[in-house]
Amino acid sequence: MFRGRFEHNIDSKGRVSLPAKYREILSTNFNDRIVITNYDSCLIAYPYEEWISLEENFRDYSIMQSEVEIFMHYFISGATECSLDKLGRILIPPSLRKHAGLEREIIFVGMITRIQIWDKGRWEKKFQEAQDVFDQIKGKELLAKLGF
Amino acid sequence: MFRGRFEHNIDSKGRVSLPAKYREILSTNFNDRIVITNYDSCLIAYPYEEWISLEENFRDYSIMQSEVEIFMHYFISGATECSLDKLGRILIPPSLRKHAGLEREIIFVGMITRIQIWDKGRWEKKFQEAQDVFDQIKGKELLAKLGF
DNA sequence: GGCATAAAGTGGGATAAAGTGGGATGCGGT
DNA sequence: ACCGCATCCCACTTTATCCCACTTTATGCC
Repeated sequence: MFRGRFEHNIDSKGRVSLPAKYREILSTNFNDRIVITNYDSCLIAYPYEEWISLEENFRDYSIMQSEVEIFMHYFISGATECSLDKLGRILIPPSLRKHAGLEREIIFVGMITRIQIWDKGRWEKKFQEAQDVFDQIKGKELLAKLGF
Repeated sequence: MFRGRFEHNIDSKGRVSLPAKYREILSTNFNDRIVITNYDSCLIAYPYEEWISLEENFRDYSIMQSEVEIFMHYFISGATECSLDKLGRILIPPSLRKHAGLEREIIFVGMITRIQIWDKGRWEKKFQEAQDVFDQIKGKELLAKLGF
């Protein structure tokens, strides 16, 4: 599954190559298709099949339920299938690029079942925060539960 | 199904091209016909067949039930079939355009089984609200139910 | 270690597709 | 007939996709 971080560059046409390790996972376990959407101050990429199963959960809800509508507005409205070109690059649509503040240097972050995509600057801040918080919760229950 | 958001422009004749991705879904899964009606401060577009099945739900209700009448006045009365021209554009009738405040820059918002159509300014406000709400409900039940 | 080879990532030109704009045509209503 | 409006058709601009070449990094072998 997805792990590790990789720093890549977006070129002038908005393309960026997906890390080879992720590509391999996508082609062996999934169907080489990914869906990307906005999340917090970064983006999340799902293997297509995983995304579809999330989407299925929404079919049965009426958008008249405002919570569901809000959720759709946030999550579904961003979701875009980004196909890989022959060299394994994806094209991230402008609206998503803008949302996550992606300019040139971006970081792919493996999150087991999905991939986060960060602007390098934002990521470094986030990582620092994570480290600070981690120092505080070291030795706490949750970590033990997770096997650490 | 419909997902992702797309920014397009209405031209001087009131035409706007439907996003290619939506068009593809319409032509493979449906019959290239859509029905648009007013909803809140935006518009909703349904594949023709989907709309018909909604309409069916009303057949058995008497308009003597005032809630049903209200609903019809609001929802059904706005509904207009908008045909695509050869280049995949639709013509949104003036009354609907006015309802949703559509001037020039509009946003198509995929909502799985239907499409919302927003004025850009209104959408940005709505999206911001959605993001704020989302930040608050992170980790809550609903999200877990929906598979996040 | 250092060289050869392969793989991964980057960049740019050519082509195709999508979106935009406007003139010409045809139809209905007055 | 005339006006308004929708439709059709064509042209242009922008964006996405494909294809090939180059640079850099990783891998294997002596």
